[in-house]
Amino acid sequence: MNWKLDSTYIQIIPPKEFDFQECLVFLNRSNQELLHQMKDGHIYKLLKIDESLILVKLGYENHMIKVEFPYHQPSEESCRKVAEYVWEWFDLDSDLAGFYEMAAKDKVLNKMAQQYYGLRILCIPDLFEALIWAIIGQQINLTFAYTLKRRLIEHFGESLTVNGDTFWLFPSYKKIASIDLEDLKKLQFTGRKAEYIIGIANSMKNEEITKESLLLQQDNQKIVKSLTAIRGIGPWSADYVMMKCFHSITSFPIGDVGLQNALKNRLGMERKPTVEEMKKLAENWEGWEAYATFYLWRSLYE
DNA sequence: ATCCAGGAACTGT
DNA sequence: ACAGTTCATGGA
Repeated sequence: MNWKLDSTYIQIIPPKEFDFQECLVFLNRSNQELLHQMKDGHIYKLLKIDESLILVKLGYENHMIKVEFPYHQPSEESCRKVAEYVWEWFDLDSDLAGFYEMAAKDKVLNKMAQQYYGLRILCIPDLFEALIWAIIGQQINLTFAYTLKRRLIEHFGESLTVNGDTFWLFPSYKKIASIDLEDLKKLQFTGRKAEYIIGIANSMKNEEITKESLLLQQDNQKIVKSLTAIRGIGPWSADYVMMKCFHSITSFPIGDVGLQNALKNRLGMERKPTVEEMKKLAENWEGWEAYATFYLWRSLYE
């Protein structure tokens, strides 16, 4: 992590392959998003660090991400944790030089890599949020998925109101572990999804699932195996969580309908590609499957 | 109306 | 191992 602490703000120095505006485009894809807000080219997001609420304002100046604190100034130790969160959020540890080198020679990715240069996978550092968002997104359209997420947050998340603007946190697993199936069904969650979500909240409350213990596993394959052992988490969700929470650049959610549609569009096909056709295309992406996927998802918002 | 959506568990062979 | 079925609702 490359960062500096000033008296009233933090500066984060991203790697060369980074474009703040491109990341903003992706973050702005739903007008139902409650977990961050855009205003005048800045991102506002509420975080909870060491049990205290911290509102951050992110901007881009002099090739650095400037993090300000409009609500109150956190301690030096908390500032370090805020910097770590932002570093993870924008996936700043990945060195994309190899990705662009590969993409330049790839007929599918070539144009996208230039068009979206500097876009990085927008991550979900919080494991509970990543797992629940994967479950919400299963087998429903993205608009409705955002509706469900918004309802979940509004009913069970903490919020902070500053100068008339309300900022939200994703609900904690402790809170979700305490609610009933009916509470979620009332919000139009299916019974099945309500079971999965409350089940995961309880497992995390009992510390049967923690990000820390999963990170101790020797390789990504073992983490995937642990994830798919969780009820409600299948291959697609496991790969999604690997990309968005564990920074795996080789994960490839091949069953993803969005990915299939993006490829269909880019290749001018009449139908969606088959799994075999996708594997063939992905041979050239080896080592960068997650970034190829993310850029293809981005292409759906043109 | 009709199809299907950023799947997964369950059931039967 | 593998294929078929069920879940269940809103968006386009």
